[in-house]
Amino acid sequence: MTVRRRQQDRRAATRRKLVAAARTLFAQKGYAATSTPEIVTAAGVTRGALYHHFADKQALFAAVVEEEHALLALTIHQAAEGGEDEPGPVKALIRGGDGFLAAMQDEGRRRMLIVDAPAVLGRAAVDEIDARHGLRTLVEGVDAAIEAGAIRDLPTLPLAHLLSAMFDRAALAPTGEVDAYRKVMKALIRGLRAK
Amino acid sequence: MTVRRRQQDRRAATRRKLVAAARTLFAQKGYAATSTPEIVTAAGVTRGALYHHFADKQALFAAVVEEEHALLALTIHQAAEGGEDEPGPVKALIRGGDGFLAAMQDEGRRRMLIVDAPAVLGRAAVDEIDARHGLRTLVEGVDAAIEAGAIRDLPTLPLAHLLSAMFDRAALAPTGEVDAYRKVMKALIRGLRAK
DNA sequence: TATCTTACAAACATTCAGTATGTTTGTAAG
DNA sequence: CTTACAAACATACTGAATGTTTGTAAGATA
Repeated sequence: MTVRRRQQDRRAATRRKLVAAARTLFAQKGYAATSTPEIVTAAGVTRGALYHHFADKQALFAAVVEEEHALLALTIHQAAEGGEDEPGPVKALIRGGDGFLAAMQDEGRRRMLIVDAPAVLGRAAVDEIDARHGLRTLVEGVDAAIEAGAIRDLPTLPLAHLLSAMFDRAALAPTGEVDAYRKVMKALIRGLRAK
Repeated sequence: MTVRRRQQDRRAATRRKLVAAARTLFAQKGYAATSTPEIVTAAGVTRGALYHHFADKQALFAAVVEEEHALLALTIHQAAEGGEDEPGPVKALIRGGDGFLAAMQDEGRRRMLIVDAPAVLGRAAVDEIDARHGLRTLVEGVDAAIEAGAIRDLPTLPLAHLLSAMFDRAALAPTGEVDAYRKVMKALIRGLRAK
């Protein structure tokens, strides 16, 4: 009740430093090639602090991934707000996808979220995280499109997952080719229009 | 020139033992959780042999992945030969996909090829391997379909990559839901038909 | 047969993850 | 203000794992 502020602040501060340093290093060199001594040095604390705040290296990575997913979702959401012309549900899907691809132009982000996370945390755990962020909005978008009769009536979740998989791969494409991928994905989505 | 047989045989034999033992363990427990002492014990050799044949643990894993990809391609090819009724190019794509999904019902294979390989070897290396096996036939199939005017004219390689990404994700779906994924993918591919 | 190379085995050095223990800082009560 | 305690760290230690180096025996070559 009383001012237990100082301590909480301190705690939150070192936690932030740890996550920030970890995010930088994981993004640069990948999970396996990043050691905990390295992380704590960059964060300006000791390994004691790390293991006080997180159960193990994986838990720290999970925290980073969680935060990164949240940031990503935020960025996409902001991008989607851009054109306030209330687009049709299919257009909205495509626009959201473009936002995703734009937000994924960060090499480190790609590495952490798409390449490392499934191997380190397991697909199930990653799916759970994704379900709370990016995938959730995708599912809503797909649902809206089906509801509006804009695309064929298909199982929502599998479709969303497949679209998500395509977006992931497109994000990993060589920088110059991303646009070709975008075009193909547009065609694939357009092909879903209800006849 | 002369009979250098004995030595080559010996070399090949221990190499096979190493790759076989590694494949079993990597499939069961994943790359990170499998130690080299474990592998060589299972193979009945010492770590000296391992590091004589492979530069490091990654190189051994790469050999396993390479072999697994070749096996996978073989299995799919055999499955595709099944119906000798010369299907149309779109049907051939779908049939090939079904063969892939069937061949991917092995948990260890999924883990190694889809989850671990990109993280351990990097996406670029995995793409190179894939380009020599599964992806190559996919590209040919897509090319044939476009050539025949069965589907819209789109950049071949990106389309093949996107399809591959969807098949990968479908393979990772909970066992019971794989069929729903198949249906959706069929719809997506059918949506590509030239109008 | 003598020499040289290949294929391995065994011992070694380094590093790292996780744990256990110690110390400091803050907080609440008497 | 001081005592008592708990939370937030820091330091020291342990076991294991990777890659390297050195040693050795079997086969190939001259």
